[in-house]
Amino acid sequence: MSRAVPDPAPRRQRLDARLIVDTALTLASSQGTEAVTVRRLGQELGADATAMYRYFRGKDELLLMMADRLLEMVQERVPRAARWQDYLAAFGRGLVSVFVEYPAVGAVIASRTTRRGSEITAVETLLSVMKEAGLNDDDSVLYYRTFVDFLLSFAGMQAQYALLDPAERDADESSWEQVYGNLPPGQYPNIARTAPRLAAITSDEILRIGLQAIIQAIALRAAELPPQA
Amino acid sequence: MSRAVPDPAPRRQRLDARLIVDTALTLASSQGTEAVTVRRLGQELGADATAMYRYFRGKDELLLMMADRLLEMVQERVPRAARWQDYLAAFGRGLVSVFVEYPAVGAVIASRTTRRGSEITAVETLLSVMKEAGLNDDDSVLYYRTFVDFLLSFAGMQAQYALLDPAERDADESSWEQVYGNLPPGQYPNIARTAPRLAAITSDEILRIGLQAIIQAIALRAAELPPQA
DNA sequence: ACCTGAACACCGTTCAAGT
DNA sequence: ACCTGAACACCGTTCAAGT
Repeated sequence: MSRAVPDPAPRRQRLDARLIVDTALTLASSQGTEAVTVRRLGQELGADATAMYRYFRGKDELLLMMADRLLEMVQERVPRAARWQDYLAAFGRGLVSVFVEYPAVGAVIASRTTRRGSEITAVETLLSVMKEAGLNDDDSVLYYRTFVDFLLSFAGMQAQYALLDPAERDADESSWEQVYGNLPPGQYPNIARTAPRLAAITSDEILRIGLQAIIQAIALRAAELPPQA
Repeated sequence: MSRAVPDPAPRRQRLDARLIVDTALTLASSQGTEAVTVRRLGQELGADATAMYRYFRGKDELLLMMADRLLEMVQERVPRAARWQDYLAAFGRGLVSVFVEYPAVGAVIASRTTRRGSEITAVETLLSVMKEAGLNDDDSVLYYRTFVDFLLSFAGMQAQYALLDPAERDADESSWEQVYGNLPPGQYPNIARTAPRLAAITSDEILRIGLQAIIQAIALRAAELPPQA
């Protein structure tokens, strides 16, 4: 089993920005997470490693376009719902799923603004949802940003975790049993009492509670205000 | 003004793990954010670039020890408060501050477990706060993890943002005025209506609302349960 | 006009060689 | 026993040279 030449320039297509973004996304996807490097991308495209520099200012610009595509996917997957609460919850879960499916993008993009089409439509939609929930303009902005920043952050963290090499991830996971499961109960009574539950909790449960908290906060804030504007 | 030789091995101290972590933290601090690279660290220590490998398995282990020191700083800065709500809010703000002060650590550590002393005492303390708030054991674990995961994620994202080079950060910030301030109101009525507020909102406001939402959720959950266990 | 590939200035890590 | 530094296998990016 030779590991020498990995996929030696299979296809030869006319390059364009769209093809490059698509190819980079397959490299970034969790099945077959090879790092998205300029050299590997060139190889996968059947072109020279530096070919992408005629289509993008640099790797960062490519990354922002990949990120905007992720936001497009989220919106495709999340249908408008009758209740604004259901839409926000579905949006949050969709965002986390997509970020984890393309962890190499998700892990680095939470703090960025793509300034592109899919981001803009997402902002418009989420602002309209806040209005639907009964918030005024100032609160719409405030709670929209809180929702989206905390959700993007959480999704980015999950992506970063998915990107760890398996050995490191195992060490992290087993630490809740190995380290936290064997502390002296005298010194750490609360950890000792809850150790099995600490080891068993999943990120899905945590996301569910986090979404619930923000959605609840929006509803409570809307209830404080005069019924409509 | 020569840029050739930056600080040519100033001091010469006996190396130990503590000194290496301290030196790495000064490199990682936001005043003078030079990247924490193995070579720069060696130079700052007045030692060979590879000297740290006798004290740490690799850069990742060094990073985890730096992260545990960050958690120590957070706990030093946050005094126990009379009301559990105040403690959680102060802890959240302290965590974000420290992560942003050492962005090179904060940006990569949110998804990790340090498995070391300061993390363990933080877990114990936060679990006791959840109990104080009136939660049972299962809910204590659930809401503790929700609080800490969302807060760590948010702090990590703020750190990532602080790490961007200034040109990129400016582009990100001005995009809210340049791009979002100039969209057609017919197609994007909600963005057009709120554009000035969208451009003006700060991360402090967002953090405040996020903390409020989680603290509120804990109080509401505690109120659902039988008064004490 | 379009594309290549050598070269540059970096990374983290290993290991034979020095003291 | 302790430390060094050459070397390895990588990065992203630039630019003179080729077609």
